[in-house]
Amino acid sequence: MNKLGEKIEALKVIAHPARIAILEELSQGVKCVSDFQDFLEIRQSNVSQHLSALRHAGLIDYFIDGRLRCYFLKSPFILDLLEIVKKDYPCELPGPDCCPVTKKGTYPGDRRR
Amino acid sequence: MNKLGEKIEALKVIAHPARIAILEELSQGVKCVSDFQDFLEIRQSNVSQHLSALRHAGLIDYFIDGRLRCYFLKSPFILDLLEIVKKDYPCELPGPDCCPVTKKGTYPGDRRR
DNA sequence: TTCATGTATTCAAATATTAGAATATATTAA
DNA sequence: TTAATATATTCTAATATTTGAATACATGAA
Repeated sequence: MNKLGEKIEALKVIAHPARIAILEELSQGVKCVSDFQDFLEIRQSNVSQHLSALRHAGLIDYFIDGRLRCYFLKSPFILDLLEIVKKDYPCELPGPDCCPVTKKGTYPGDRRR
Repeated sequence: MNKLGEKIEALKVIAHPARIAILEELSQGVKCVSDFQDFLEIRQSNVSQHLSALRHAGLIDYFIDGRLRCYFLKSPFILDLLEIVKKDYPCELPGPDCCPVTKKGTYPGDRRR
């Protein structure tokens, strides 16, 4: 999970409400598929599809206990990501010097205007 | 940038190599469209499209200097995100107790196995 | 005004993602 | 064995994303 391409794949797969919810649930501990169905309002096949996508991206894995497939977090990247997803941010960064109405300002580079 | 939906939109728009590259460039300071073309190997129209997507997600904004459109970072969320995208992570989290070969383990919940 | 440059928009084609339905597989219990 | 439960897979339709080509628009220079 240290090559840029892998991280981009991870971001792509994470950028979905059901999958964020699954990952947050998993950050609390091991869960089986039926556990996810209890709080996600989607079909079982769809839960499986999301789990499969997360697994193929290397973000989660599972073990088996009887009939239950027990999923757990595998990627440390996810923990940091979930943290900033939950974190509160100020609305905007302090911007560069420019007029918010006319949108005029000064280009700092050496290119011809 | 504090509602979950907005963050998910942001993740979706960020999960693309060209857009990550644009954002990393912008984390260094203000750049105009031609600056991006110098290091991205994509067409001008495509650069504009990516910038437009980033802007609509509220991640960047621009000011104008003559003929140049000068873009800058607007969302503090991006800075944290770029940081974890660049950060190195250990391969895997310490997993729960289970056999890596048979994939057997014990479900911690109270559901019937 | 005209020309050149910087940038955005529109359109279309290729490709990818998403979700439901139906079905398949695996395991436990009876 | 059979039945029931837990989960995965396959297929399909709808929708979204991505890109290039062409074109439009805006500004500064001549």
